[in-house]
Amino acid sequence: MTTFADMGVDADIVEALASKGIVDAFPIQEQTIPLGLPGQDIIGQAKTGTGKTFGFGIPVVQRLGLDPAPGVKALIVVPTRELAVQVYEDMDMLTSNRSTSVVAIYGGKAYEGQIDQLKAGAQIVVGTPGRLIDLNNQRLLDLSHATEVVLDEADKMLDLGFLPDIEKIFQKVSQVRHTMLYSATMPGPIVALARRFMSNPIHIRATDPDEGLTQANIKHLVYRAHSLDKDEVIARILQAEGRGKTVVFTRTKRAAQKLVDELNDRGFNAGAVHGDMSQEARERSMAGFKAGKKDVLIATDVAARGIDVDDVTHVINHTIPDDEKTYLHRVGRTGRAGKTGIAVTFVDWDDLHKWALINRALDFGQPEPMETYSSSPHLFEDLDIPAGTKGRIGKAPKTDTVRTQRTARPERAADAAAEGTDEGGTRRRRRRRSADTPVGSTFAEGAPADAAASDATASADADRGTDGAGTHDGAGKEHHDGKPAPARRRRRRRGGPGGTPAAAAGV
DNA sequence: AAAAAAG
Repeated sequence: MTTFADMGVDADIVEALASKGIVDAFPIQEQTIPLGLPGQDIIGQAKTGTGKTFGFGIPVVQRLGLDPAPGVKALIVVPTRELAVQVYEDMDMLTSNRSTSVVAIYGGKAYEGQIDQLKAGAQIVVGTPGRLIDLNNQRLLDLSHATEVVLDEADKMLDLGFLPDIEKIFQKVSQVRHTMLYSATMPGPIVALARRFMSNPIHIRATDPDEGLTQANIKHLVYRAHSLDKDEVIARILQAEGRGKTVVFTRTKRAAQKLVDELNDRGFNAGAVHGDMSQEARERSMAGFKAGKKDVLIATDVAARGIDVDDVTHVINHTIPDDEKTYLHRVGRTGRAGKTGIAVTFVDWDDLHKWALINRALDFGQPEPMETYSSSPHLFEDLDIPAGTKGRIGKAPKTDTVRTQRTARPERAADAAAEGTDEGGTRRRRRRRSADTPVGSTFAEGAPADAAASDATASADADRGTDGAGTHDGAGKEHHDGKPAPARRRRRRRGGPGGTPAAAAGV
């Protein structure tokens, strides 16, 4: 493996990285840093969680050199405020052994601090388009000497919603510059468009074209959610042993708010991030989630891209995303830096075509995800859902033992991972599960979407041979007998914070 | 069509 030192990265940067335990370069870094350092324009494409930030961050820092002259010389533009904070932190780390100063410029926050830092001579700016243009209009942000320009999540920055802002920003920065664009997804038309802002860019794809676009270490589970009580299933997933951090995505801000209220009502410590929240509340949620103080983060697609939180073991698509790009970015919140992850997608009746689209675009199907998990009992096995529990999950008050249990879980997960098995608890639950059919009935409607074509009846012989990257692939995993669930429930869940007593019935 | 991004 190539180290950062091998690539000619300055010693103080190498040292900053090493102090965080980062020594070896990931492929995208290995391929782009040697080009970025001498000033080659780059379109860098690599899967989620494989280190794109340092791919551009290191060349930016190193190329600014040690010039103490104040003023903005580098600009990094990102699509969300949370990503601005995160990339700012990475850049701040890379510059920790030199005097180069970094500032984050984004909306929803007081102007004062940001303006002060600009006046103090900040040299690297990381920001979102709106506030960047705002401050530029106010003549408080001079971009004309920005000779290093980066678009992170570049395809997003160049889509219709952002393009006018980006065009404006490219008019303001230095016309003699080094430009780098990075993203996990780079549709052809976007690449063509991107070239307008670059000079002779080289397009680096740090992926084997035969491999597909998704991370091999993410296991994809897809379930048809027709009349499935998704809140209940999600509550159960959250109580599964071996679960680390979990992110749940919804399609709308309202759905996110509703779900976070519901889960908090049930005694979970859930946080939300969506555009109807104050920036302060958004950042509180993110910080709490990163620190492990929250059980789960409920988010709209504002958090789909770039957000890097350690040890996210599960991503749940409460609502299927609209397109394959969003799917790929959402599930990319797990399986980062070579770790394994599980992505669970609920496909509502009206959204079956969306799954077909995503499945085709991402070239799934062989053998994952549909064929491998072709019966609902495997939902229990793969998600390790506690099966014996009666009643509505998570109803306990905040100080209850349920909570203690959840807090204790990460250590157990680590132990289990170290042993390569998920040990006793699983077996116990499994035994109860076979004795206790009622839980199965909860998921009777949760047949996977592929079975829609044939038959919702459980199939006994799903091929588990792919093994993929499951953290929960315990030794001696036996098949469930896959009986068809006894009763189909047709209850319609009435939403609203606080839920209904009916939610407890029949479980 | 939703979400995001200035206030």
